[in-house]
Amino acid sequence: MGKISIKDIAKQAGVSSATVSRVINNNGRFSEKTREKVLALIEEFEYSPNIVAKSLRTKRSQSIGVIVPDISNEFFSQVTLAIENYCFTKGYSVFVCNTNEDEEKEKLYLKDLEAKGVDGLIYISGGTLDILSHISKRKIPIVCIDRKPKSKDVIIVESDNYSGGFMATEELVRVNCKKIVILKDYRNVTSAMYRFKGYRDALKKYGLPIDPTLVLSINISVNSARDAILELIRTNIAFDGVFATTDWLAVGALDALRQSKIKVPGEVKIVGFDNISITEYSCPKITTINQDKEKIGRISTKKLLEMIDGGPLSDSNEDIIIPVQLIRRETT
Amino acid sequence: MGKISIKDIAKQAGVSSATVSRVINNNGRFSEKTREKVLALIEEFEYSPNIVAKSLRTKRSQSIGVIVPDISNEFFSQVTLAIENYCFTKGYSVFVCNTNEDEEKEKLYLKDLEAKGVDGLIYISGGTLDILSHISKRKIPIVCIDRKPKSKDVIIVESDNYSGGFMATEELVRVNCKKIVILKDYRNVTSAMYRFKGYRDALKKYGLPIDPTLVLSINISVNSARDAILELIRTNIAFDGVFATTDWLAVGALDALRQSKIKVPGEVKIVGFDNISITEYSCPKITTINQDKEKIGRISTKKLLEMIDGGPLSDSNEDIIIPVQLIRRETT
DNA sequence: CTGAAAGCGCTAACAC
DNA sequence: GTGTTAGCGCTTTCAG
Repeated sequence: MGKISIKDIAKQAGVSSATVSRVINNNGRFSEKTREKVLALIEEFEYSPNIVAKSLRTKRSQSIGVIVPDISNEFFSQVTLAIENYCFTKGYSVFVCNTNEDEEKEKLYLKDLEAKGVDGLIYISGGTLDILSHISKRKIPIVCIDRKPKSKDVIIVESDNYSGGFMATEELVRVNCKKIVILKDYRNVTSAMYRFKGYRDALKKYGLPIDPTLVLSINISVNSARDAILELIRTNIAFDGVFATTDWLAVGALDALRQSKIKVPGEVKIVGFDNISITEYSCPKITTINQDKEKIGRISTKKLLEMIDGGPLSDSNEDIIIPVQLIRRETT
Repeated sequence: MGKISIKDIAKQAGVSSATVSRVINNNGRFSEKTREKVLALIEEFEYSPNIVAKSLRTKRSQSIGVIVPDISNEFFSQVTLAIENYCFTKGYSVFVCNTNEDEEKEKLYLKDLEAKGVDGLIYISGGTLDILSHISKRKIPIVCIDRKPKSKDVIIVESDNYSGGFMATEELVRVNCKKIVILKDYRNVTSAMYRFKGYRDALKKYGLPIDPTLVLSINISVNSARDAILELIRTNIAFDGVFATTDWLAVGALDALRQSKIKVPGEVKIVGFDNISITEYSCPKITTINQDKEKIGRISTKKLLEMIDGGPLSDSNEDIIIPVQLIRRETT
């Protein structure tokens, strides 16, 4: 016997499959009596509707795709977790797609997800690919986290990166840093750019010069950060503070400093960004800017689901900015 | 215009949709000439087949589900990453499902994934729920990572937990520990049990007694570990080594010790388990047992896909054991 | 309140 | 080599 279908239930109940469908979806036009009978049968036979068939008919799959650079990075996994949790409460499932920052893979996924009929897409950060032009005409709702596509058909959710960058730098100034290095993504991704802008404006506010030799545009990895700081030390460029635009970069900087026997926070102070758990268990513990990952995930998903079944957009199509907080620990 | 379908392509090409289907799936029985024409049209119209329809017809969705306790835990996210990477190369997508160790949620997901027609399931670790009885008759292939269901219809992939436990304990003995605490999951999950067994056997081998007051069965969290060790200290129970059966537990232990001004590795040594990145950036850096997360994910997926389209099982239905390694760092 | 019938887009017999 | 047809399991007019 293949799996039991709506027809089997209908037959048992002595009604048509249309009626069964109606009670399942609560579409009215059935008597209380049939309802009970059908529901009982469904229970008894442990029937559950074939969603694939349903999707084909309704063009709704009850699933979304999440495109993420690397799920093994805690920031992304936390956001993804929040997305998934919210989706679950609404009966949606989520396809998780790692791109490893590979645009080719990104494109392939885009196509595949569309073919699989996802109802929406959440894009977390990552590259510079112009997504919209790769999504086919028949537009599917998209929300972007930390990435600003050209189009205006897309909702953006992001942390207040500018303020974060400002606060981080300000904290360094507060503890008397005069020569503050910034470690940032070498690509022009929006989040990095805003954090950088915050850094510059904070420096300006406190009358500190912006020294290009202290602006380190690098690969986003522990090793690159370590190497960059090591290089700075080797070439005798003086600095007394580091604003690492992600916590992993802060970890790399810390490592370089320890290796070079430079005291933190004694001689050099550090502020990170993200507030992932490593900052709490490294030593010294890293002062950082908290991103509210749970909220980012939840709000994004909420908006996406609204777009999916609320049609265009409920209210304003404004970007959504999630506040950040300075978490003061031991590196400042 | 709704999305373009196989019929449109067929019409344009002046052939039937069956033929188009054949060339798409390379099922033979078409001329080279039609092939070219069809392919060109597909290109031109950017046609891509509707996988939902295909699934309905073929009972294959080209997607699998991964059920995981908590994706924000690095061990799980690394395994999941490996799964997803392998799947991608085979054209499969993966639904990631967090259960938060909640059996109710697990059951719900099981049902939902089945309804969505996943071709297979990978279960990572977690609870004690008897999955098989919750998967409907029409059995779908399953592989379990670190969890041993009753049935024999399922493939198990797991690290060599026994050896890991043994090696960890042996390392502690090597550095002269005599009173070795073990921090373990209070639930009878298979991985914890094997690690515990390794611990006991190593103790036995070196003629050390097994002291029940040093066997701490706790919740799997940094805080519980910290509290458990703090309590030990408070009650003056002597110990000079800790085998933490996960790295996060090791972090908790380390924290408790630091808080209590007990030197690590001077007075107490620690060995963790998993080898997640925190062990490399905590201080002191944590000696641990490496689990090959990439391999665990890859092998599991490989086996699953074999089950999916190889029918029952290619070769032996044996459990698959992935070797572990001791990574010596600074806590021993 | 209920049923019949069409059809979502695709594949798989089967016939030619 | 190619077309015709039926049907996967469901929802949704439309009639009654």
